[in-house]
Amino acid sequence: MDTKILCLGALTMGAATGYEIRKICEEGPFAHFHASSFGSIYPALNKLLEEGLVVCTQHAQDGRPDKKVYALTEAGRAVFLEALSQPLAPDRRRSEYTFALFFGHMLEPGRVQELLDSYLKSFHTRAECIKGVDPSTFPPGQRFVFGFGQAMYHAAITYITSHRHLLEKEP
Amino acid sequence: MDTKILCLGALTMGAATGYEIRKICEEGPFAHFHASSFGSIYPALNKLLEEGLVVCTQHAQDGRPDKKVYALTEAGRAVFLEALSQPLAPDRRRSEYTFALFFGHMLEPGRVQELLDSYLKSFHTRAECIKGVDPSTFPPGQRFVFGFGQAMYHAAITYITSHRHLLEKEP
DNA sequence: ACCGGCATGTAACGGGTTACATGATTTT
DNA sequence: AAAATCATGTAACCCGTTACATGCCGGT
Repeated sequence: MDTKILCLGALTMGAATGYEIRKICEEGPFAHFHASSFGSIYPALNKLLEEGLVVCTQHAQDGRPDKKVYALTEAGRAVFLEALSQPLAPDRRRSEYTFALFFGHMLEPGRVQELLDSYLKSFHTRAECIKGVDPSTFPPGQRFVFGFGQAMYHAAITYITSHRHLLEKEP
Repeated sequence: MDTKILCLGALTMGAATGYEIRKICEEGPFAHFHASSFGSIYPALNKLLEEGLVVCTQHAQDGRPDKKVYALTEAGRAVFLEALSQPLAPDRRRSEYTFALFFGHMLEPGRVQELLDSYLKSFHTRAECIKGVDPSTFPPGQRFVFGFGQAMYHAAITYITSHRHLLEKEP
């Protein structure tokens, strides 16, 4: 499940530019489960174009590079659906925060608090980010996933708040 | 926070072979937040050895490669603690399941059920895996992290179980 | 005046996974 | 008899991030 499939997925929601797809991946919904950046998105779109899985209409703009709006072709949609019917890789998570907290007893108390505070803040930020969307306009899959993300962030906040004392010994 | 730091962290819990470190990373505690495999662990250990951050005592075995037991040096411990005091990267998650479910309305109902079932199963398996450890023997950081993992897996199971109907329309 | 947003793309670099290579012993 | 476990390591490959390159427009 690489960046190409990611782009095809983004395009099922409507035509978009590479710039817009990057926003979906870095700030929008995909940020929560499949982040991706410029360096991989632009090349992926060009490859998809070569393969005929997307088409591109160019819109001239003054003073800026042409805006290239990509849209899914029938072949592209087929490839996307095919990819979703393949066996899926298990979830992968990489958390430097969890890693550091695992060794909390070796750190200075101030550092532990710092970590807990900024970790909590990151979950709050992400939860906020989801709250901003109006769920009624989305298909059920997307509603399910947004709710899932929110549930996870909530659970993290609740756990950290109620168990941080395990790591913080007061003086 | 690369594989080298990961290995140093593993070695703070006691001397170990590359093989044992891999187990910690693929089946043990680190699997939940920082998986890593042979191909990165062995080279990392060799680099650490060159840099004097670990030492290695070789134990001859018959019929097998020598067992190389690595242990942390003072310098290694210092580098590890230094790494934990650096700014940490935000959590990164990659979930093909979530991605696929996001497009649930485009999939066959059977496939959606399949996905939900195996996703649930994966969380159950992971939660089980944590339950197997006796928390009383661990330092607070590790207890905190185990509890955190369990809380997250629980939250996932609860959410999916109670919201899967959003994606499953009965006939 | 300066910063952030729009808009595209390339190149270098780093990092990790996968597969390959070897082989005995224990469990099923 | 086959498969899993112990035990190490290398090499090729894939992929993605980061930095670089360019440049205008609108807001502060």
